[in-house]
Amino acid sequence: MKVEPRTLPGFMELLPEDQILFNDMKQKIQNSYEKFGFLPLDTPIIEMSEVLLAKAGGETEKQIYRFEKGDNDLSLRFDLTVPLAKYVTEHYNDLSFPFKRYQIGKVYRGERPQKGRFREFYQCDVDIIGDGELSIINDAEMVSVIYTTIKELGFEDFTICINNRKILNGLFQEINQESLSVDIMRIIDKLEKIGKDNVIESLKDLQIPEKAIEQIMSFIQIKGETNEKLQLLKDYEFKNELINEGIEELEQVIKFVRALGVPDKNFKVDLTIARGLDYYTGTVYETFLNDYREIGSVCSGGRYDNLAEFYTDKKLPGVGVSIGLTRLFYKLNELNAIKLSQKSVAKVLVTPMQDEMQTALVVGTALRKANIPTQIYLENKKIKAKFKYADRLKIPYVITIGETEVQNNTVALKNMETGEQKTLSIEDAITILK
RNA sequence: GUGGAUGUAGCUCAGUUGGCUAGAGCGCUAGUUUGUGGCACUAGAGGCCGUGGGUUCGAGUCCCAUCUUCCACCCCA
Repeated sequence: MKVEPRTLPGFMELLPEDQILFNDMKQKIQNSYEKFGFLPLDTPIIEMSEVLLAKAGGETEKQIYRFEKGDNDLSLRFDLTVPLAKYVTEHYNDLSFPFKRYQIGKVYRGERPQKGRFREFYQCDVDIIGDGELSIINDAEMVSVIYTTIKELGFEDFTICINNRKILNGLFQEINQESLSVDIMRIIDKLEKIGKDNVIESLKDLQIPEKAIEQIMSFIQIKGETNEKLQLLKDYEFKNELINEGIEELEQVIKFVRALGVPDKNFKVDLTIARGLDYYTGTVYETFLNDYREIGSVCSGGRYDNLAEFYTDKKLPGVGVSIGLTRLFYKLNELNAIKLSQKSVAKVLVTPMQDEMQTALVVGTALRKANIPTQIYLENKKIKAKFKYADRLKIPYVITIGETEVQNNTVALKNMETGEQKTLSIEDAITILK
């Protein structure tokens, strides 16, 4: 009786062709992050529960994978922000601030898996952490990071929605609903998904007075171009300090975003972007691919006042965003929205005829020395099978080496796409393959 | 955590009011082609019909249980 091989639900396992696509996206994200000078970071997948759960509560605590090994109470990381907080506090004296790091890694959440929702998934985080303070310009640079990264991934038509939580929180102060601010934000965050009427219903369920609901609704639905919206916000002439601070910050961010060359068509002020997470305190972002609106936000994040308050008294404000790569890949792949010209790793397959293996090894090695990813077919199979192998792996070129080639010191190079085949010297073949 | 579905070949599925040896397409293997892949044609392999029990002369089909997986909500990436 054999054991049936199975993969746990909610865990993604790809066939080579898809893995190549996935790795390509991951690589592009990494390249883009490094373009801004973010430093690489890797932290353990397992941490002590005490450390990981220092601030957690509610949902995260329920979803965490937690287990005991001997006397150790351990947990799998459920995001990359908490490990960052730990890391920054731990290595505070060895780091230079502002500390800009990126981290691409797997995180774990023990929730019910469903479509596009995984229990193990990659997050691609970038954050900038300040020591004591951090200029608002970083909030603008983050938009530039998003812009550059999404472009790098091959998309043109996308919108980075920007808001500032201080504006919303200030509004809630104004209407005396501060205690419900997180709940209200979660509801208005869903405006697009569930519609205006359902938002109003949900707000009523929270026992919020009708007048306050009206204020919220009219406020978050302010329309117009970015500059018009900013003007409209200022025209309210709020007395509330927090709102005015938020508006001022938002205006600054927009100003610097433009200076960083992010075109107006790729960002907008959206007062309904609230983010469910409670630790954001200022600027918040969500990014949508306009051709694939149904995917939801592909890159979100925001500004937080204090990264590591559960580990240290030092004040470490930061701003960061994250791409949920696993979900993004899964959904784009499902929609057939990602393509790659190179579908194989090897660029050429060297296939010797029966007695020419020695020469094939020499030729293959020469190709590899010239930095051409090369696979040599080592098994004794029919030539047909060798070509079929190249075809199925989508290797774009095949070099055949037989008796005549060895005699003339040439190779037969075939372009698998056009079907064209030429007899060339090894040097000429290398030139073509480069 | 709440609610709703599902299960037949590697994959997507068909299978009548219960009835012969359980089918199709795709994929896979081999051949047509011993120095050439895709395309075409031909042949072949591949199934405890999720599992256990029940009803029946007879169950892939009906009933019960169980497991599995999926979907939506919640929350999130």
